Amino acid sequence: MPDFKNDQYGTCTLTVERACPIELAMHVVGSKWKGIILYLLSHSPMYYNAMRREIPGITQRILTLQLRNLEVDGIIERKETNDNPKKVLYYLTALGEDFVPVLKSIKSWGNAYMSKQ
Amino acid sequence: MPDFKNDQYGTCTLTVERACPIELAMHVVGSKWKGIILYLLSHSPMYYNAMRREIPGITQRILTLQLRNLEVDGIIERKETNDNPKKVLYYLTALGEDFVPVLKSIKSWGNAYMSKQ
DNA sequence: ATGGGTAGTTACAAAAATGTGCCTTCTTGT
DNA sequence: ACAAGAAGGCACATTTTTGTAACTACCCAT
Repeated sequence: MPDFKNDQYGTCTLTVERACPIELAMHVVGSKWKGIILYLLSHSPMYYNAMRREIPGITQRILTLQLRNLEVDGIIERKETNDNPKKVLYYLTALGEDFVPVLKSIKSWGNAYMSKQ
Repeated sequence: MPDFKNDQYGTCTLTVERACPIELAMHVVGSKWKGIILYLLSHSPMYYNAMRREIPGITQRILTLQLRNLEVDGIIERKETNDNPKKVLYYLTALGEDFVPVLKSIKSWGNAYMSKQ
């Protein structure tokens, strides 16, 4: 068994319940929509309906669901403005910002992948 | 709408059917087991049953399924040896190797994430 | 008072991913 | 002859994720 505790990647116990950082990260961001949502937010904070318009095909239910998940997981934050009517702004937390370079490398790999098909 | 065709990340059309590199990449590698499988293979090629032993909780059916998917997607290759009894070696393709740094950044983010919980 | 924008919710349905348990075929070692 | 390792396959069940359609409530401008 390779040494998951002390190799160049850091720690990976492979024990269940998200004790493996890769499995955990995949769980936190690896869904159909979260990548795109985080990508949008990596450019700037956004209001709910703006995001909805930017993501073709997503429904309100799913968008709200994903946003809630990301919020609970500490990747984004949700802030209601004092405007009338009230608006809701979503933006990355520090943890979310840390994920941006990861997203960037995922994206460039995805592009390379596409160009080889 | 942000310019997905020409920003610092490259191309992201956001049109369906995996025309978005992030969505595509997530689809190719973002499942419960693929991250771990690729992580193992990033260290060295491996035989089927060896992988099975290394991944606690995975079943034969699921492992085979994931390996087939990764193979079809061009991330890994499958090679039967001439041994008796026949063994099957799995290893990363060039595309798979390209994914290793991505995996590495995902992993280090995952570790940071875990330490903040 | 009507339409349109804000940000959702609800009940239900379908699809996708993962899991369970057992069976197979080949081969080598005892 | 029999067990055990290698690499799966098959039928079925469950869980998780996504989707559909309609509905709410608030506010603003015409």
